[in-house]
Amino acid sequence: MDATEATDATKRQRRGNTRQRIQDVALELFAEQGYEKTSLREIAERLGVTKAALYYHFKTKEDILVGLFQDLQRPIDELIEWANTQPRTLDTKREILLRYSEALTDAAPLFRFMQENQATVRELSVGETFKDRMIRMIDTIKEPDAALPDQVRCISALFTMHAGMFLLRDVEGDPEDKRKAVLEVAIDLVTQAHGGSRQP
Amino acid sequence: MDATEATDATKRQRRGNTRQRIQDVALELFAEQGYEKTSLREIAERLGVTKAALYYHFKTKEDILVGLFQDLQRPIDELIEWANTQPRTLDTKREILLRYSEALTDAAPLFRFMQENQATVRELSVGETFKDRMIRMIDTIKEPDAALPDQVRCISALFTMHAGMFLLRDVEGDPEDKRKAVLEVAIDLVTQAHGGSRQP
Amino acid sequence: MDATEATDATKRQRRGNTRQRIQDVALELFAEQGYEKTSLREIAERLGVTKAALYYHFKTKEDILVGLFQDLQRPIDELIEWANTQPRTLDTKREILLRYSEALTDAAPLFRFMQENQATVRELSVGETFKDRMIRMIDTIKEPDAALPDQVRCISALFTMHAGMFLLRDVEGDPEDKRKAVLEVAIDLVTQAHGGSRQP
Amino acid sequence: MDATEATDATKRQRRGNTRQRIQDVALELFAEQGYEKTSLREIAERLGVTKAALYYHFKTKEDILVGLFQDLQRPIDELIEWANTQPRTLDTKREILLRYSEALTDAAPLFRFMQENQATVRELSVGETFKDRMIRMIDTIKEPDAALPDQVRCISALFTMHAGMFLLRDVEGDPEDKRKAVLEVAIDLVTQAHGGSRQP
DNA sequence: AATGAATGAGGCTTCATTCAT
DNA sequence: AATGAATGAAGCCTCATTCAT
Repeated sequence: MDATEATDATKRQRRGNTRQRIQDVALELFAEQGYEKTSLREIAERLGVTKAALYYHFKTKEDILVGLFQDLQRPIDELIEWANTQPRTLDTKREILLRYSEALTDAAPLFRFMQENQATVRELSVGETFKDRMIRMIDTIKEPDAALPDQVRCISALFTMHAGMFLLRDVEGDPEDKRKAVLEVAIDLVTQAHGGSRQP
Repeated sequence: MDATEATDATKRQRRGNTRQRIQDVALELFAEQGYEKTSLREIAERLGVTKAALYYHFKTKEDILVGLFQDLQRPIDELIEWANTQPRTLDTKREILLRYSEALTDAAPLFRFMQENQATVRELSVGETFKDRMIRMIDTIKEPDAALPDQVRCISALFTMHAGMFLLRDVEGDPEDKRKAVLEVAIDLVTQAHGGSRQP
Repeated sequence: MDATEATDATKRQRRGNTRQRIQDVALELFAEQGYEKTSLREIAERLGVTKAALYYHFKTKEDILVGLFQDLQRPIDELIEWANTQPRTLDTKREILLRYSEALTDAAPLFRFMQENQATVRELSVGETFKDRMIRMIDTIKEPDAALPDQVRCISALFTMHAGMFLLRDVEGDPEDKRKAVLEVAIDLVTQAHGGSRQP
Repeated sequence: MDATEATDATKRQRRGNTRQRIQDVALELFAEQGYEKTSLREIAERLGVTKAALYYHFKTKEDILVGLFQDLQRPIDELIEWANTQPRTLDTKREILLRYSEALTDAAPLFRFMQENQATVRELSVGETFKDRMIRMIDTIKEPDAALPDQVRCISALFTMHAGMFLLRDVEGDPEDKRKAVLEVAIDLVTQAHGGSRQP
């Protein structure tokens, strides 16, 4: 009976948050091995449930991914919304990048996943959504009439931030320092792009 | 008889270059759909041969990818070698980026593939090889004692070039202009990094 | 409704014993055609299930064989254990052979399989296990200091029992008589081996 | 040119005996891994030729096995023929076993193969041939009116000889001693069978 | 006497998914 | 809220064999 109670306790802990736990494990594995290479069996095994249990919480494998997205794209949507209410000054842009950097840090595994599984994501329903969001993000930091190189700078700034955390993994140094360095470069790029469209 | 000759001509064309044709089709599909999602059946069908024929030319699916790599990394190896014989001046770095841009243009589909399938490639034998090459490339344009932000600039420069072609697909403009714009930004980043390590 | 009941009955019969049924069919086919020549498709078809169903119950093809073994080697393990608690008299040995003969009759198809697929089994994980068991069996009927010919006699006795059932298939006669004849020869061999080590 | 000559020399050595070399390698591999598990690719590779070359010398894979047999069954056919011209005395039987033991030693790998691949061989054309030969061999040492146990003794004698070499691999001792021990047991068995049919 | 290129059949295995319980 | 059992499709790969050269 003690044994039963112990089991019950464990189950109680799990009760109600299985959906969350599935997402956590899925993201972990998707980011680590890629979406295609991660099987539902693997996810289920690591959770100690059956594959069929996953289907109680999600309609398809892709649905798990969609779920992950919906949770994590809200901060970015809010950031874009906020940005669109601000004047398009350099200071605003700096603030956008700063906030974006923070949002990215929170959702790092998901962005790592997006970065490293573009080919897969492109074919998924979630792909368009993500691309849209990127374009709208770029629009908040890019001058509407910017010359090509300045457009590249803005895109590169965002891209550098996305990739930054993973690219620097082999470089020595404190993670927080790295984040700041990445942010500095991104701000630099955007600053140049901002000035560039004024002077010609 | 004409028909026969046509068939003969076709066969003659095919003979001896099937290996090459496999690689061409494979790269096309890998870049388009990703490595995992591309099946050998698909490659074979598009070529009008059997799956087994692929296995005459390549030992495994992964081997096709390795083959693609070996053909296309030589230009980069040569570039790195050349770079290491030059003085590490800003002019040299500009030349490196210029040459790299050209090499990239030639091998665009492969780099698109690497960019979009990092999660997959990471687990493949070819992953390490690629990473090594990137590190050595970065070493040719980075000052040994560069501060973190300048390191980020160099990495970002390379990365921007890799991604440039695809990121700008939605932007209007002549491809050649885009390439130049990307190169300009990359040179800019490296120039800043070069100066950065001199003045402090 | 009868039809429905019949179907239900069939399903009830199947439920819970599919694993057993797989093993039964597999053993039958393995013994008949050999392990390599028996495909999972064949097993599945004869059972009226899909190949994938086999994989729900067994991890690999080899695993089916391992399963067969585990079920059928227990009687022999028990026999060895019992033998090791007895004094090593001739009477004990006679009893060992008698019991072994019975165990063999029960597991005849499996032993036929082992006998006829040695080359295959040797490379399988189950091979070593089987060999070990044989060695331990021989140790129960062999005197520790037996001369070479007496060792041969003991090995031959066991081997004759293994092979007996199949070798005599072309000989006329009642199966029970044959079994007794085989047992008689085996006892004879072991008796000679027993005496052999006492008299010199 | 020197290099060419060296190659020529090697080829000259090989010329004309490729058929033999194929058989040698095939037997080696068949005995080691079994017939089914040995692929023509493996044989060809170990020989340094193409699979297609094998088909120049043999019509099918099975044909290689048949070829091996034809070369090696002649001694046994001769032995049987000789035995049938002798009086069926105990001395004759002893001589038969002695000669058989020698024939076996010469063709050891082939007999090991037969022993360990019975399931496979049974379905091959060569199977019947082999079984026939065994029956005729047994007829040379068995009294026509022998009781069941004496028949078992004769079969066991032959079987013990076949298996002897491999079964004793784990037993310490000189190979020649082992062969003699096996022969001694076989003669013993046949002697008992010979006497057995006289006394009742 | 042997090769290069290819085929068709089939092998084992894994996957996402379903459904009655 | 979850399981046990199963499916159909598809995956990668290997095999024996063929045939023009």
